[in-house]
Amino acid sequence: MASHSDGIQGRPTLADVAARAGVSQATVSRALADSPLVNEQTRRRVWEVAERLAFQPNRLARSLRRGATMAIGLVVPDVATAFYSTALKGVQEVVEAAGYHVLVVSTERDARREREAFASLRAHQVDGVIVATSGGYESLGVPAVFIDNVPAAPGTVAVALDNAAGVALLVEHLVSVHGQSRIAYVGPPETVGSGGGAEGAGRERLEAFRAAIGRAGLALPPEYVRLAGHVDWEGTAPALTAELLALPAPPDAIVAGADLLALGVLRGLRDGGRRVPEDVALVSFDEPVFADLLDPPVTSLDRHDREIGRRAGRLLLDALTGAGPAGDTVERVPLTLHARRSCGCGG
Amino acid sequence: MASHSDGIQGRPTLADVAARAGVSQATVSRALADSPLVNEQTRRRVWEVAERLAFQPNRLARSLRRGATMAIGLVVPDVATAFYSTALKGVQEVVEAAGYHVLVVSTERDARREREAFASLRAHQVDGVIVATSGGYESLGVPAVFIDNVPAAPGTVAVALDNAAGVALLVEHLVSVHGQSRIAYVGPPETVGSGGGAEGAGRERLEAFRAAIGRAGLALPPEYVRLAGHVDWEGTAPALTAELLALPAPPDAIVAGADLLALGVLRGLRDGGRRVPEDVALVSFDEPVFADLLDPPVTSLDRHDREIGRRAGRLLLDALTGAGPAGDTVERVPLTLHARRSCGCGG
DNA sequence: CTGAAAGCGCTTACAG
DNA sequence: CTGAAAGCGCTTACAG
Repeated sequence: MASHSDGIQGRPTLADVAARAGVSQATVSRALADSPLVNEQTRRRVWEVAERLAFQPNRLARSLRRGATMAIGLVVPDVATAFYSTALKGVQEVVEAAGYHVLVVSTERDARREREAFASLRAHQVDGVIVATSGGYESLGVPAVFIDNVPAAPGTVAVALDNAAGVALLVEHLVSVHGQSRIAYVGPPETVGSGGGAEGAGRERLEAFRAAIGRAGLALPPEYVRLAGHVDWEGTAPALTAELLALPAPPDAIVAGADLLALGVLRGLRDGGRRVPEDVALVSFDEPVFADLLDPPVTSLDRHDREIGRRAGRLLLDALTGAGPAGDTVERVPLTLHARRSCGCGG
Repeated sequence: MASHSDGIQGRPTLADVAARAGVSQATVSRALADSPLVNEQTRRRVWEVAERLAFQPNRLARSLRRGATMAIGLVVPDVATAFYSTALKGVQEVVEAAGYHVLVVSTERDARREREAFASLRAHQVDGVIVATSGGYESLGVPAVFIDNVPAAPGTVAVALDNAAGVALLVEHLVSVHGQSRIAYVGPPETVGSGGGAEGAGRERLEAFRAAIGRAGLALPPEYVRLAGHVDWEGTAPALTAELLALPAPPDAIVAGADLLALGVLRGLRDGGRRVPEDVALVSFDEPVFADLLDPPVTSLDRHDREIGRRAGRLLLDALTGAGPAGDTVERVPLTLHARRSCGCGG
């Protein structure tokens, strides 16, 4: 190893490079930063030595000195959910290109773990955060961008799906293409997580559903709306579905407000002996993974997980470099419908 | 905020606590570490002040001084794959309880990104790494635990699925329960990723397949073995399946060596107009997500993603604390078969 | 253009 | 039991 042949023990430091290049640490630091303050010949010599020693600046020391860590935090309810892990990749793609690193913390939708998440990011002194909160949010005094759920607070920067338009697409498809009129809704909870009072995508989708049903001139019996809790959607949706099926006038179509709910509803319909779409049609807000391989393939809105991550990353970088708008920016990602068999389409 | 009422600007430091507690920084440092070297009264006073100021030690400074970051790296080919994101949660569960943090880096199975991953972890000076390599591995001079693929190098610490026993279960089920004799295999590549020459789960599964077919006294025409490349399994498996179907004597059953391959094979069979399991039976090594909701539900080995992460985390902690065996430890996670309709079972 | 020196916020021998 | 001081490895005014 170079470090051995050069008599350096362990990782080479700025001082090692300086000694071998015959200049001061300050000059090495400037040269490696390609500062215009340093002579071209000196710069080249320093780079040569640095490369020979495979010198890598110690990030800890640099961060301590600079007061910036070049790390950003990403808080998600559950990294093992396709949406969040894919969004993570979008975030990484954008921020790593700008030299930042991502610290992911998964809260498992637990209030305690959520607090710990923010404490941890604070301790790591991240320069900014991207938050898919399932409830709580605690300012770290650094720029924040929200995804998934958009807090009502002023000054919020966020990127979210166009929930209202998306739900409208689903309902209108059921009504105008398939002539459905008895349409129920199984959706995420109205309030977000444990934070108490926060509102987000769940509320938006529910309101959009009510509005779309209204616009179509259809009746919406209160019992046609079933909302899940904050955890285990896939597990609870079958029971909500069973409740719908047990109604004196059960629905002929169900709109699921999220992919995992759609899978649960599908299971519930199957458990209840209903054929999809013949007995009950099903459409889903988010596309389930491998939607086309399911039985039946599920009609849903196309996903934009990675794109959401990318946009959030860009908004955060803007905020970090002071390039972005000060706040109150909510980017809405437009959605398109992908018709498959579960709604009654040919597929 | 406490910091304001106490006249501190920004984050409180050890010096702030020391000044207010009327002791030296050294004493504060020791008191907060609950060192026995400090007087009980002093200790209490220091804690009181620290809590009043909401003091949190600066990890950067601590790490720089101690030479340990309390961070570990996790290198995976793709965080958005269920296996890796779930394993990540298992790792986090274990190591966060011990005060460590996890830096995740997703290589996208790209040789360049893989090198960058290790460079990045080196720069972050992680205290250890857990590697699900898709090829390369570059020692960082810190303890490493491998998952998924086990390098042949001596001294390796790893946790992996019991590939051999798992494949045997699948083949034996097809043979003894369903009387299949024309069984083909669509599997992961023999060598692992871009590293060149490394061998891993792909090789183990293939060899186990050959051995199991042999033990059953069946013939294995060379053309019954199709291996995928390193990327886009879901996309390439349909073509491999088509090749099998085009054979003069096509197989009656297919063993897929991984979940994404199984989904691709399923698509290929469907594209080829074959009914599953009537025309061609299908079994999968890993269980696909929502395997029970697929058409047909897919027979597969139960997953242990999170458990693998937990075990890897524990092995790494052992190595970090010097408690563990020096090396050459390969934990094998036993697998069980979950029969569903795709193999011909009632399901 | 270059260097000597201070300082980021901790921990830990060393001395008392 | 406690404190003064050094030092982890950088960056950056400050002075030349």
